[in-house]
Amino acid sequence: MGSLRDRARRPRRPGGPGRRGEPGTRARILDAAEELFARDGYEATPTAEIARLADVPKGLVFHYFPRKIDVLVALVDERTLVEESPEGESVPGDAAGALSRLARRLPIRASPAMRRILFREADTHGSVRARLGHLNGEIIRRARFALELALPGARGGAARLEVAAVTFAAVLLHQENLCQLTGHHIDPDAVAELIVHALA
Amino acid sequence: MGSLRDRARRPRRPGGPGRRGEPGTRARILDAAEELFARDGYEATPTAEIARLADVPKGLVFHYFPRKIDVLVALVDERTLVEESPEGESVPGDAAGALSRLARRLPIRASPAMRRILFREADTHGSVRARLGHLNGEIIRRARFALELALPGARGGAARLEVAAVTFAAVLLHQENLCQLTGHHIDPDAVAELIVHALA
Amino acid sequence: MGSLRDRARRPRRPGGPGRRGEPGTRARILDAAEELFARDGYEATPTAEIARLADVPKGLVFHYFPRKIDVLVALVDERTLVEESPEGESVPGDAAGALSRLARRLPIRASPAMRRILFREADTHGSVRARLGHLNGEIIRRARFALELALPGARGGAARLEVAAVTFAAVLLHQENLCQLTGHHIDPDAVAELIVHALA
Amino acid sequence: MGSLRDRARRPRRPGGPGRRGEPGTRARILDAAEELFARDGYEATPTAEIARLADVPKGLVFHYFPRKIDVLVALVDERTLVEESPEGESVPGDAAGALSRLARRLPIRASPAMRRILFREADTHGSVRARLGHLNGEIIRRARFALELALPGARGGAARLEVAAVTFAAVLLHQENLCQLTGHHIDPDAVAELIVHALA
DNA sequence: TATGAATGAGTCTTCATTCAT
DNA sequence: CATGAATGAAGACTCATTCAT
Repeated sequence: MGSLRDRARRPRRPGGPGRRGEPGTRARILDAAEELFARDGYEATPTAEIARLADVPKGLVFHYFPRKIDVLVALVDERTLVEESPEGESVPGDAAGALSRLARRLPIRASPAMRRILFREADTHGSVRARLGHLNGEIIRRARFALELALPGARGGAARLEVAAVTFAAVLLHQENLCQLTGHHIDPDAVAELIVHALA
Repeated sequence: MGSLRDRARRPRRPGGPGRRGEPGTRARILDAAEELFARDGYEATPTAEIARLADVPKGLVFHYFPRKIDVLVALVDERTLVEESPEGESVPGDAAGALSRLARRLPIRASPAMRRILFREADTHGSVRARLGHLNGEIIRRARFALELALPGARGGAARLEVAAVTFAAVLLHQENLCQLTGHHIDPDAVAELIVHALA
Repeated sequence: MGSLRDRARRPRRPGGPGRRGEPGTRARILDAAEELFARDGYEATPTAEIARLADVPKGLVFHYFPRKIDVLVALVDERTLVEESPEGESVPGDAAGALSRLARRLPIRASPAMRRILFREADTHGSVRARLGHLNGEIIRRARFALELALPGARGGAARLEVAAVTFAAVLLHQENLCQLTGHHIDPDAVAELIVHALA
Repeated sequence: MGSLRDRARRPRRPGGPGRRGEPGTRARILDAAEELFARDGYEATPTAEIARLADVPKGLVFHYFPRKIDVLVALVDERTLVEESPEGESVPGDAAGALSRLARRLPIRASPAMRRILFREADTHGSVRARLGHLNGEIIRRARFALELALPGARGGAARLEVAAVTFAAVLLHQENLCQLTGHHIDPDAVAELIVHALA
């Protein structure tokens, strides 16, 4: 671990992004927090550890984020962008393909680490929960839209179509979340095909 | 002594103060831990709080559970019983009904609190994760069995049937876990019907 | 100051008051706090310093007093006893003598250090302020009682007598408080005589 | 940057942003400190809070006052003017009136806030203590002078007159200081009358 | 077994002060 | 002069764990 005080401070390149007001300092703190929260969880990550990994003094973390929770909130606010349905992305007539594409690219712009954080801290912190709920809603909306477009007169009507959309969203989120823990894997394409069969 | 909050000690049944092996001491500790872990999370629950709610002295918790983590492990070991598939529970011919019954009674004997704990602490503690994986596997097995029994010659064969089982398990676990957070609700019966349609 | 960790812990005499549950531990903490609060003020005294002077580990302070302010409150509650007027202490006919006696022994059982604390922390902490107000009231009551007893028909009546009592109380408290700071000294006996003259 | 609470910067008068030596910057810092020290105490007031209330950047406080204590010292030095006895203010023959006037206007030019600061921080900081002592001395001097002028041949001689002056000063300072805390009120006019009676 | 005082490493947070720009 | 990011020593308080009784 090294004795105290001999932490080799990464030399800041003068004139580069390593000087005062360095635009990357705050980002480095968030980078570190993202990595650590994802690996160890929010509660189990000391702010001092964040500072160490970000290579900034302990106090600076609190300069940017007055309380520890603010780091988490900033992370969720700034690094998980739930993409609002950009319509017209689906091609009429190919429901299974549209669902597959949705599975392959969830409407969330976030690193794998941020996704872990989103799922893990959801039930302890309101703002994280809200973001996750938003994501879930967006996935459902897109799945529903894809199915409506491809299967206009699906048997069972709107109700069954809604169930199909919700089911697909559940599978996708379950895969992102618990499958990584339980070791079970799901092939979203197969699920997409199954669902389309049910509606066709 | 007065400086600490007085704790209204629940009067011990006459017959001896804290009789030898008083039945229930250990159980009361687990009761308290279950409630607190579910509400606040494992990390955020101090052992002292467990002792207080259980109405036992702090030191006694460590008599029964040398380390804090042992409380969680005991909880998972003793209070989440994944029921191994008792075969023959399904009635041939009614796949949707069998899935509905599975949804209504997951093959896990555990309080709602224990279920929360199982999901929330899964990625921090191996033994919890293993139990959750076990549960997932069992649900899949039962769903598969129900479908096999009811739809012997399902179109698409064993592969599609497996996908259906896995999908149904995902929906059930997703409902237990994230639905409570995101506020979205799923009707398992409708999903069961959807899936059966896909295979019929 | 000595390197860390070599603090010569005063050896606890086994069998004496130095064993577990030692009745003096809490008292030693209060002793230390009393000395330090009086010398440096409440805000300027770290809890760690209290622990050091009391020769107990830092954490133990918080075992007895969950928050730092509780130490101050306990000190005021337990170590400043305002003595309720024990009547019949005054001898009719000797007002000046009674006031002198009051000056010589204020109706408060507290060390000089506690008195300093009482005055210094009064305006920051409600419970201290209340105690000081109580003391002030008691002094006034006694002074009034002494004057009533000795000068039944004082000219000016009850109103002037009240003014005299309040004035005397002011002098006594001022002497306890600011005189120590400003370096001015007051002879309470002379003030007593002055007041009696005014009423005679 | 957004993570810190936005501070509504009072718009600087057009004519240059923060003009050179903008009159008032230093004064605004002292204004803010005066308000905060009086309300919360010196120790409990962070310099950052002073800067915020003064609406100046944190670093600027240290430009004008290299150390925090210098703010307090400047406040006491510049905002508490103990008025040296301007003689001849008293009218011979009316001692009680002179004392009353003294009570109504203490020989100190300072806001109520500064008076609080003077009393509260007296025993922690030498320069404050000195100023308070000076004030006390001046009050005594004036009271003595008023009494001498009005009661040339007071019974009891110079000694008793001195006691009277000191008593009156004690009452005035006690009223300024502790009476505000204990809730007891004193009517200085009545005390003045009492004292004059004692000497008449 | 039972008890709660004892222990001290660790955690979040605050804050005076510096200093490059 | 002006600015606010940077610094790190302290501070209050927490808490798992031990242990004498």
